[in-house]
Amino acid sequence: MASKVRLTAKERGDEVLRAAVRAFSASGYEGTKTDEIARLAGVSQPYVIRLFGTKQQLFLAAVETVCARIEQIFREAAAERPDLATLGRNYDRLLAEPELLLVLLHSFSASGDPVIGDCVRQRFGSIYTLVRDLTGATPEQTRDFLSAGMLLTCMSAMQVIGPNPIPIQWAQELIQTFGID
Amino acid sequence: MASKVRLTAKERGDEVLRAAVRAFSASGYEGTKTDEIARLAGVSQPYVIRLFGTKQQLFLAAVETVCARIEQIFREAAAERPDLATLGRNYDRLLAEPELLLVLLHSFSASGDPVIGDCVRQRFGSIYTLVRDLTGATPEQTRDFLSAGMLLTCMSAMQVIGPNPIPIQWAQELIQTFGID
DNA sequence: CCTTGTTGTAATTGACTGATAACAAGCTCG
DNA sequence: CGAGCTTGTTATCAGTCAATTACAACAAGG
Repeated sequence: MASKVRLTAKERGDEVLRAAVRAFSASGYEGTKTDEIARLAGVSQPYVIRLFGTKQQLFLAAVETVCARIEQIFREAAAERPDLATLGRNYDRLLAEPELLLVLLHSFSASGDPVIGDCVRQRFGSIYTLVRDLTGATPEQTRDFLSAGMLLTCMSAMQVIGPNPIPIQWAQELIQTFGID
Repeated sequence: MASKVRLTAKERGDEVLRAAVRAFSASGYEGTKTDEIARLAGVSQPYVIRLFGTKQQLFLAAVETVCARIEQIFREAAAERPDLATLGRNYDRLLAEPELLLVLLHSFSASGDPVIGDCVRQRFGSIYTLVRDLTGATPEQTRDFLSAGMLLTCMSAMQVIGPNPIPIQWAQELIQTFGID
């Protein structure tokens, strides 16, 4: 059994973090129980807490890794060709990892908490600046790019896009405007 | 004292609903306690539950009224002039009632719950269809309009726009692209 | 081998929270 | 007035959940 294997705190921490991203993407900050994260990671609930201190710090770590991954995808796309059209064509890579956009959305929702809000403003600003600088786009163009991303993010949360989308008329009409998805 | 006044269940229900919209807009579905809603409405917590059955039904009612209000604002704008530019100029009326966009965002986050998800998909589709039909815009144009709205919604949640915005470089750059706000 | 640090769990706790039940206070109409 | 319906509260419960404590298993180095 894998649960019998002893790992270093760093390795186990990474596994717990991955489980946390999955759990938070499904249920949000308040809605996710540390118990559920522990179950997904195959460890006990108190150990999750000891590895990260508090549930809040674990959420912050999840937001950090998710935003870092989003930036990584944009960087790779820009390496292919540094313009917004190319980055846009790579939106399907974000949709292929639905946890990314979902954790992002839940982080917006949790921004009422001052500590989380500070982190989220920082990270989202970092994504905005990265996109603008990678492509040399104007603020207006970057805004339109991110706007489309936010609509896709909300549609992901509504489960009308992504894996196993719930079919509904208006969503299918919208999806078609994005081209083949 | 106002709390001594007896109202009909309908009137008191409306007051509780208004309190619920405020509370849910600040803390989201899971994060808001029925106790807090009761405090805001000036009634006891059990009475809140009895008026709406469950916290979930109260949240659904809040989503319904918020979406109805958003549609009302769009209808009034379209009466002025039925095109997307005019509706866009009325986005500041949405930002003037930050609860609207915030409850909407929290409703996306809570869409993991099947019952809430059904309601949210229905209501958001209704808004999409309304905007498209009021203006005669194409799906592409309507998508771009709603995309901008979703970015504004996320920025509202991050508290970088709306009343008492937290000043931060990237947000101010983005806000300027929207014109005077 | 045994001591020390690290990985991990079981047991528990104390605070919280949505919901229920029982009861009280008004209003209305015959 | 007083019976019955509506409005509203107090008291309380049963369940949940993040966090703490104490302890166990194991590895590494002297």
